[in-house]
Amino acid sequence: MILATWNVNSLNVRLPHVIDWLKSNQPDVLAIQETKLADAKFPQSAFAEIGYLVEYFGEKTYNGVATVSKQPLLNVSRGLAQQGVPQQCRLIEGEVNGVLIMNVYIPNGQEVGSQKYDYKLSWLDHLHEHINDFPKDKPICLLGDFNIAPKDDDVYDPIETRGTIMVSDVERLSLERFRTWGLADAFRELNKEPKQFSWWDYRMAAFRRNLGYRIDHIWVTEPVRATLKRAWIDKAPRKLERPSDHTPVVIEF
DNA sequence: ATGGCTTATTGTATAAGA
Repeated sequence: MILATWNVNSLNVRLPHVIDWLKSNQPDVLAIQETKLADAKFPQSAFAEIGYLVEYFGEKTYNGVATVSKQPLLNVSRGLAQQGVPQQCRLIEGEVNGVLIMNVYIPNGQEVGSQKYDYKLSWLDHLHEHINDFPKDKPICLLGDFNIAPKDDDVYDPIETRGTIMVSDVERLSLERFRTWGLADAFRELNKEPKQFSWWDYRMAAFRRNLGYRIDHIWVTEPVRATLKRAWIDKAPRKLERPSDHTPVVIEF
């Protein structure tokens, strides 16, 4: 199976890039984040025309996730239960070929110590509780925009960015709980070299200067990890005209 | 220096992203 994740930063704007990428790469599954589209406006037919099915969970302006697949996504579930907090469209999951595909758009958090930062940590707590409900020997792929660079090797300058959003110790410790539970960072299983990024700021010519972060991930349980064949970051879409600031991360197993 | 782009909005400045 080939699985990919890509934060497209508006599916409305990026639809041609996404369709071209699917046609060229033919993944079994593509998890999309930041569609920024209400479900009523989702361009389902564009995917159907190239032989793909898609399940989505979106809202106007912000957030929104969609899972594109060749085979139907089964037992689809949308959203993450959070008491007393309005739902944001950040999770859609379902099974393909017996593999649970958990597509997440983890909150950005804006700034360490802010209300949005607290929301990010709370959302991670709920996600951890959610994944705890599953057996660890089940094939699971938790993939999406995690908005956390797990290690210093995953950021362009660990000194300059130390303690800031996506890099702070508290965020990293929260993420490490998923590893402790039984998920492996599939990209890092097969690629040890530092400074392999999935996101570059639009500003400061960050892509040209490779001032990036590796914040888009595919974390997998042992049955998937044991059969991993390849894992890579496809930087080609980031070089297109009017690109998303994120680029696809892909695994084959 | 918290900017620098990009996207979306009952827009024409503001919010948010990361």
